[in-house]
Amino acid sequence: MEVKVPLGRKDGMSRTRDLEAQQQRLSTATWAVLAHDGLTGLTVRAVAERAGCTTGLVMHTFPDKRSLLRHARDLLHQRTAERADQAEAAAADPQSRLRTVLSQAVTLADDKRQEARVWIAYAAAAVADADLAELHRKHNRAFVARIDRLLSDAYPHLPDDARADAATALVALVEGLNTLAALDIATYHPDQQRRAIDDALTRLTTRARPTGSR
Amino acid sequence: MEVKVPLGRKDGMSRTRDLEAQQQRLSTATWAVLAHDGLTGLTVRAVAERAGCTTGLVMHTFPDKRSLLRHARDLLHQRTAERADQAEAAAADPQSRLRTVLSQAVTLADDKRQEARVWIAYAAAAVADADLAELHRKHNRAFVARIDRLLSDAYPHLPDDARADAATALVALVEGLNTLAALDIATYHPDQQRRAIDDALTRLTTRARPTGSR
DNA sequence: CCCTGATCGTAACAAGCGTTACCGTATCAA
DNA sequence: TTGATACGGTAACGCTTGTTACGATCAGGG
Repeated sequence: MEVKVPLGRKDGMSRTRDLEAQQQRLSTATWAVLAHDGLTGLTVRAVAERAGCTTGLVMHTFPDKRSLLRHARDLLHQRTAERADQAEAAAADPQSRLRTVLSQAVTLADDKRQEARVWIAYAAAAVADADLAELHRKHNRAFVARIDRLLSDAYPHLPDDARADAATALVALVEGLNTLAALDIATYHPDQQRRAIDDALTRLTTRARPTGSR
Repeated sequence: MEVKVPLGRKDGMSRTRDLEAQQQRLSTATWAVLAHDGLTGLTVRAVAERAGCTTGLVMHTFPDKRSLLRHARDLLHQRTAERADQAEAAAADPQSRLRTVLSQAVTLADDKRQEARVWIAYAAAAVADADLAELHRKHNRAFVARIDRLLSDAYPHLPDDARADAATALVALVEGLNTLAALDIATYHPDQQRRAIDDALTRLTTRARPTGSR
């Protein structure tokens, strides 16, 4: 009964396969399918084909399709957070940290445009799936919290309420740019997006003048 | 041959039914299904049930499901544009016109939150449907053009390029607020949204100060 | 008053879906 | 080497999908 296993592996469990690696592979395939064929095109067979395996492996790796979707959503969040961390670490001063994190979150390159398509598909799926909606909120609130923290570092004199408002508004701007650029890159050209972010950041340090001014 | 028909009805055509009214009824049902069950829940049977008819009527009114989706999308655009027109007409001065149009486009009441869910579903469907994507672009560009026009009325001294940037940024902010509020009304509370719009408009008439200022 | 045909419901169709059961195979302990 | 078993592919299941064919019904012109 109490057999010693060579490595840190639970007794009686799988011997050869790497479950986590398989889950990641299938999640990656899920993103590819979502970006290419949309939410309606996301079938277990399509994911299996994209991953180069059969539906059998998919259903042995995840209990059902919804679990696959949730795992893929979670992993996407994780990867996004990692990239944001790296962007933070790479920047020199607090203000450029904020600017860099916002810029990398926005759809500048073509591969990020695909990611925005995946994001839209998840949002649409979350409309009818409470678990996905919960993941969506969790992810987005983490992003808002990150921007809030970067704001307080960059502009320490900003009052708390104004900072909270700025954080949600900046996140809304970023996600709006992503969503719109995903389907109309001509109107929401990368340059356009960059200027939108830069302008929003620049105006953070201004005071309003009377609206009638010329 | 040249029989006189009692009302303005084409010769040789249907005698009793009002095709357009039926299309509108089914499009309304489509919105309801999309808001409640998401894009995945949108089936011909669900639409028929919601409209209180059978799948037969649906398929006699539209050639196929995609046509139903497109008509519903078009009608949504039309209704949205009408509301924006009314908001414009109701406002007194150019600046309040701009503010009113932006505010009514944003998810303040609960029924508009449902509309945002429908919008997300359409965006997700457009990822894999070129025709829907074209409608999406057309609609959104019309909205950008409207904001651009209102901006030029409200702030005539704004340079052309700055005005174009402001228009796309404001639309991105609005759609971002809608998308995020649709799934997290707690974080994106109506008050929060209103402040985000007001701030963005207020800062339009400011000039940047040195970033290090306190 | 009947007859034509427009209108819409009924019911079936093939295709595709998520999911399950089963079986060959490779792998590791003994 | 051998036996047990974890693994993953195959194929089928029942169900739902979009779509089609057909039949009942009813309005309107002759």
